Amino acid sequence: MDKRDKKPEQQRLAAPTMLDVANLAGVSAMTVSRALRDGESIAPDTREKIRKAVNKLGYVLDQSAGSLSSKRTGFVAALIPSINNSNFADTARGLTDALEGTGLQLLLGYTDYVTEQEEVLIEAMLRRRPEAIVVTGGTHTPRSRKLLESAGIPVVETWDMPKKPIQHVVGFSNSDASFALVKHMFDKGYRKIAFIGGTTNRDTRGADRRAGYEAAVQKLGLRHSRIISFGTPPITMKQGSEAIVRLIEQWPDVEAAVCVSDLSAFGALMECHRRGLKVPKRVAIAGFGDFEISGTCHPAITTVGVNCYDIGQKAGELLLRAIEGERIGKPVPHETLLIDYQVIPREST
Amino acid sequence: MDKRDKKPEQQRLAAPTMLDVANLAGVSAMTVSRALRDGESIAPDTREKIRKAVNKLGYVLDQSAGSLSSKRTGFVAALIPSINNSNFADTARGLTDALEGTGLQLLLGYTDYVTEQEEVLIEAMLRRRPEAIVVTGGTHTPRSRKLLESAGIPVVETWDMPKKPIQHVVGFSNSDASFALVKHMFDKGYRKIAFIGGTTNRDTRGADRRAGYEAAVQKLGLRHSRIISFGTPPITMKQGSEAIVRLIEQWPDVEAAVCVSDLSAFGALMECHRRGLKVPKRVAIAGFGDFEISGTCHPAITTVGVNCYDIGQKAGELLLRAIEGERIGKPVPHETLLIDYQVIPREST
DNA sequence: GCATTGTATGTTAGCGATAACATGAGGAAG
DNA sequence: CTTCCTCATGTTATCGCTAACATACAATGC
Repeated sequence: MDKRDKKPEQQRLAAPTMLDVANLAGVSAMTVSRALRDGESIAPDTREKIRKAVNKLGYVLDQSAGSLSSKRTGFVAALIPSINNSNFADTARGLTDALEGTGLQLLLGYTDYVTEQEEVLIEAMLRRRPEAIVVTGGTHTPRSRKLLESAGIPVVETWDMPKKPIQHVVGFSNSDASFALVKHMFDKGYRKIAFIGGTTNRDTRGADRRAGYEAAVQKLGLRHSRIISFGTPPITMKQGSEAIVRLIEQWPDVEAAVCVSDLSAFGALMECHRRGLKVPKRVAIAGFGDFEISGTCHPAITTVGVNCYDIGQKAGELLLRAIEGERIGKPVPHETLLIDYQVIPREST
Repeated sequence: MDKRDKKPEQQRLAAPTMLDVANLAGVSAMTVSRALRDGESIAPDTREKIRKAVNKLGYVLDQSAGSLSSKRTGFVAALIPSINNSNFADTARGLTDALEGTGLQLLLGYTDYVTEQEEVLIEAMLRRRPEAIVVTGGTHTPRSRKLLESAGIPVVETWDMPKKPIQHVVGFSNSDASFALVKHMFDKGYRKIAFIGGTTNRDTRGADRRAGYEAAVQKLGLRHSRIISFGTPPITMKQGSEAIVRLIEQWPDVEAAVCVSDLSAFGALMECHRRGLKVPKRVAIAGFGDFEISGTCHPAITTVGVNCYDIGQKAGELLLRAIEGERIGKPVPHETLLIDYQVIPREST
């Protein structure tokens, strides 16, 4: 109760600078700067004096000033489509873990699945001079692409296999994965297989999955495509529910539905419950992404599991190497890392 | 094919600066600076010359240098527990929308429900000098609190009703909301009501919900608390499944289970399906948060709906006013905004 | 025709940190 | 007891931009 020292007037006026700390500790600003970093040679008692001064003033380093001088901003930008998707959350976690202890911080932006929004975010991020940038997908506006190409920093595209990569890629072919899922259904004996997805190509990974379905229809000699497009991607559970109803109305003989994601698959499954349609007897249902929900629900949903965490972690490791390479003037060659996925058969098919 | 001009040597060496643009456009750097901002008086043809020079060089403004000079960093920090939770995602969306068009960008960090991680993030964010900061919850480490108090920027605590707010608050009482849910069950005739939650108080909102349950047990004169603690918060669907099994083993006479979140409620519901236990006949189940899943699944889950988007949007508006207030030297008084919630009765109770 | 205003632009001086280059005091080596 | 080296610290000069003030020139008013 008696030791709280108060500085009513000076406290609020301006944040203390390194010079204030230096004056209080009786050293130069440079010494403070050194003391605040690790591994610099500072006498123990000087370090202690500085620590005390920092605490007393409540000093927090101004990194924007530091970056200007040192040319290192200490952050990596990552753009993901949505902050409410466990797949991308896992990727973000992998990235964070890879960056742990390197002094680099991850700053997230979300694009809402809109490439124009991505462009805005890319530019906003680049203005802050990230040391590297991770984007989701391989589809960008021309300007986004140009910005990324000329940013002079490592760029990693994830979750996709772009035909013309900008630099590095850590991903997989959504089309191939979708093909594999349809093949799995085919092998189980299903022939009248439909696809449920969104109405536009806004979600480019969703569009690729549809393409994989269509390729499979062709290659496996299935009669014809049965595609229900419903809702703006990413489509919701509710839209999955409505889509399955439409599907069954339109093609009553349908035997199986492959959904663009687990969420819509779940919606479809619950709608079947509600209407007393047995899954998989009346209609089989498969999803994509191996969200927690598809393993927990009843019946559990067949899906494609992707190693999302790995995408983030490998992207992180890759960009760390790339940043280091740029720093020592030995740029690393562009890499494309393939991430594995597998069809996870469950009760719904 | 013939117009791609290339500058092999000069391009990569160093990012162009404003001075490079100025030289190319034949004006001073200050004029470029003005032209790149809006609403500054610049002759149309000068502006055009500058635009061309910017495009030619692929110039991107260096905001860290600009911030240093102008004392405005143009971003707001928001810390949320998880990037894979639709409640917080909605809040983030509300924030983003409120900031739209103000020139402020939202930078997200996630704490993983760990206050120590929050502390690390708060300091990392403050080093970048955000113009305001939004945190989730009212529980922080002492150092976090100190950092926030002395940061000299508007601070908004959300999703909670802290006893001792730092500055502004936009939230609600999780405890009261949980109480209301139990009361609703009571009114429906349930008497042997249990609570399913995580094992620690890591998720402070979860802990508050449990406190609300216990308060209700007392106040409504229910026989005694039946609490199943299982898993580290935030508990998963699967943990909800296991918890309901334990609950029924431990108190076979239980009539209803209130779960700490919709996810665990859903897990519990699916486990009941699997075991042939009728919901709500054998046991009623309620969740919290009104996630999409609880409205879609069958039977749909009774829950508490919170206006998450509003939390973000109101927090955003509040901090905009606060930032403006600080700028003109007329700090706004600290506000506490109550966000509404309501019990949403569905098929599961 | 001259003072007055306004518009477009230029000049100068930092913002707060750090890189790079001093410097000074001890200690080891000869 | 020099010489040389090392360690701890200080000094100076930026980093790239913008605030604040200065200036030039044209249009306006009397």
